[in-house]
This record gives sequence, C-alpha cells and structure tokens, in this order.
Amino acid sequence: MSKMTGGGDAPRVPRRRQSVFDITEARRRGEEHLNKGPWTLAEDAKLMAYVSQHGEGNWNAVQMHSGLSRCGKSCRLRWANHLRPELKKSPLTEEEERRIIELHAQMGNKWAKMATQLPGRTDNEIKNYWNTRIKRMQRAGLPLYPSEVRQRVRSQENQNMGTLMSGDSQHSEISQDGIFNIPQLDFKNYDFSRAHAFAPSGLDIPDSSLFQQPVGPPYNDLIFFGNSAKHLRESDMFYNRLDNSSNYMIPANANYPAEPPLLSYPSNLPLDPNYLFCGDNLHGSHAALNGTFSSSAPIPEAMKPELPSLQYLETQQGSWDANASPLPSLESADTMFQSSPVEQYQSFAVTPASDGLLESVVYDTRLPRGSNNKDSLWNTTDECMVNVARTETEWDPNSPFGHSSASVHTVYTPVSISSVDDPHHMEHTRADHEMRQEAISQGPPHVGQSQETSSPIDTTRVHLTLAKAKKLPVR
DNA sequence: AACTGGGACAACCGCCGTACA
DNA sequence: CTGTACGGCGGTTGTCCCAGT
Repeated sequence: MSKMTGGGDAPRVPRRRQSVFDITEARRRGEEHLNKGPWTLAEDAKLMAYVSQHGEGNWNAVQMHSGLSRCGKSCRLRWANHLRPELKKSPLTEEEERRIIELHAQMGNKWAKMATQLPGRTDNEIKNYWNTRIKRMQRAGLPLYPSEVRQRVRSQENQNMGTLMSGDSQHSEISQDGIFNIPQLDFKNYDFSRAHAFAPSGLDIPDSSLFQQPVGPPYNDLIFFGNSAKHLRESDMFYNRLDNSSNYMIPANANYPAEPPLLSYPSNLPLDPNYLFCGDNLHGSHAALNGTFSSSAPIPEAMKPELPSLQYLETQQGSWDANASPLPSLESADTMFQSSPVEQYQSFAVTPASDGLLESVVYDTRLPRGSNNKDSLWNTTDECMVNVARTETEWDPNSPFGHSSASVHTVYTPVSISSVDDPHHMEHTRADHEMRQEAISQGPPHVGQSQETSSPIDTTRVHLTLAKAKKLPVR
C-alpha cells in the first residue's frame, strides 16, 4: 500500500503529544484529573486488567476500579481500537482494501458498519485508510472508485431510477434504511497496486452515456482534481484526455488556451448534486452541459464535502420524468442565472461530465480572457457564475453516488416538498441569500441583472432525500 | 544536513441515540 | 415526560516517520 504500512508489525511507541494538556495542566486549571494524549504501556496494562476482570462496558467505572486517569470514552476507544485481542495488527491486505472500497460504495462513511464486515479491523483504521485514499486520489486527479465500480453503479442506478419512476416500490432497491442497495461489486480484477491504471478510465465514458440518460445517475464518476496545477499535470493521461475529449471537461465551444486549463478541486468545495441532474430546468445541468466551468471564487460558507452512499436527491420530480429532455437546450449564459435569488450562488462548479454521473467535478478553472464567443460563459468571464440549485449542500466527492445519508440529512435543508415561497423556507434561506447576494453582486453585470428574474420552476426544488426519516433535521 | 510534503496513525471532540431513573 | 449518563459514531486534528529535494 504505502510506504508506511510496511512497518505495521512494529507498533509505534506512543509518545506524548506536545499539544495536549497534561495532568498538571488540568490540575492547574482546576479541571478533573484525567489524563489525555497517547496511552502508556502502564495504562494499557491497567485497562486490560480491568477488562479481563470486569468485561467490556461500563467504561466510566474504569477510572474508579483501575485507577486509570482516563475518561470512559478514552478507555473504550483505546480498548476498541488497540487492545482488543481480536484486532489485526498487520497492514491492510489488498483484499481488505478492495473490501473497504466496495463497502464504501455501498454504505458511504459508515465506518462502524464497515468494520463489522472486516473482522479484526476497526472503524478508525478504515476511516484513516479511506481518508488517506481520498487525499491521494485527489492529489493525483484520479477517481476514487475503479471504473468497474462506477459502471456497475451506473447501471444499477439506471435500474433504480427506472423503478422509482415507475413507482414500483415493490421492486425497489430501497432498503429500510432508505438507502439504495446495490449489488456486490466485483473488484476481483482490479489491481489496487496500480491505481494509475484506472486514471484514464475515470474519464473514459462513452459519449453516448453523457447525455442520454433521462436522469443522470448522480455521481458515478468521481474524479478528483488536484489542488494544484502541479498535481494535475502529474497526470499526463488525464491531461491528454482533457485535451482530446471536448465532450468531457471542456466545453465544445471553448477556446483553448495554449495549454490546457488548470483545474483544481478545492477540498472544501460544496457541490450540488441537483446540479448534476439533467432536468430541463436545472440550471446546473445547463452549466454542466454547456461545459461551463466554475470559478474559484470563495465560497460564502465553509462547507465540506462529505461522503456518501447511494442516495438520491430529488431536485424536481419532473426531472425524473421520462419525458424530460435529457439534453437541456443550449441557452445563453444569462439563462443560467435566472433562478430565484435564493438559490443563486456564486459558483464553482460544474460538472464536466454531464453524463449525469458526475462526480466529475471540477472547479477553479483558469480560463483565457477575452474570448470571442459570447455565448460561452467560459468566454465571457473567467469567474464563471453558475447557478447552483442548492440551499445548503455538502457534496460527497467520495462516493460514486454522491451523498451519504448523513450528508443528506445534514446538508439539505428540509425544504422538501415545500416551495421557497413557503415563508419558513424563505426565513431559513434569508441569511444564505444575503450572503450569496453579496457574493453574486461581485459577479459579472449580466449575472446580477438576471438575478432579478425568477423562474417559477426554480422555486419548487424538492429535496427528496431517502435518508432515514429520523435523521432528517428538524429546523 | 536541512527542509518539506505526504502517509499513517492515534486520539480527541462533538453530536446523537438509547437506556434508565 | 424529562433529564441525565453512557456509549457509539463520524469528523477532525496532531504527531511521527519517511522519502524526496
């Protein structure tokens, strides 16, 4: 796997963190005498002795019975992650790595659940592995999931969508959790030791798949773009693909600079899945299909991409309609901004891929100024404004599907089923709106102008999340 | 040799659900 | 029904080690 895993056999000797306050500090501050930071061998011994005598659980009693100066939480964590005898201390095997990816594709950031499928492995271990993987892939501009996974997911999503649209809940893949179940993914043929092998495949989507899906399976092709040009350039294959495939990342009418545009994907970039759907009235889809890239403008709110499992956000019921045009008409750039101000957003975003799958997402493009083509946002501004249909969004760049139940429930405001005309909704979004207006006001003139026009359809954005109802926030 | 960046890992924090008084 | 304690979970941060420059 990586350079560090080789030494996994020799557990690192815990060292005291310099930043954690120690016992004396705690005393000085009059706080309870509870140790923090790395565990010592003596502490481990005490904890193990306690557990062997009293069993697991009742962790808050550990301090009392064993004399450990650790809070119950800390004890539980230490036991669960390090001292349990059944834990594997060896580095993750390739098979385990496969399994993790597979599981993540199925359940998103459900580390604990994933851990139950990987005997001897802890949620923390899996989480760390995944987070490292994300960074690595992002840096290299590679998709998180092997092409096999994406393809399978895509086909599965098509099936799911078909089922959804037909209203045949009996055959739906939706589980009781409100999450789509997808079949086991076969990683047998995937060579994890050669991650670059699938770099091109991440972009290797048949043209036919780009626009012919009535409803874009949200996010199958998750591609990370490094934060820096340096990183992006490291991926020659990716670059070549960029150059050669106008259907992809580059708008057909874009004027290319002498060198390919530099793309990056801010790690905190919020992306709106809505954006990715190919409904007629989804502005985002316009942008996507127009190949419009977004700017690297600062995002008004700090948002983090979260990770996913298979969930569908319904942006518009209509967009799921089979009659919905899979290919939004090409419109002028101005059209892209004609949505309710509430949902105007200075953008970032666009999805290259409009295969509807789109995780292929990218941002922070640097475009040539002074282009000739006025119809192209690319050419009218290098700080492209894209209407992002969102209220609050967290985008999950890690999943082939987009949002996890967690992300869905934490991210999407429950405007569900209500329109923005709803007073409550308006109230909720006012703050956002103000911030966004401020940001938008800095945009190109034509953008601000178009804000005044509100498209009715935009005001009825339904976020139908399939997350557990109990998870939905009550606001 | 020093510096830097990335990876691995450990641990903490905050939130949430559940059990129980 | 309510408040509290506890445990679980996911996100984040801090530290160390190693390799490359």
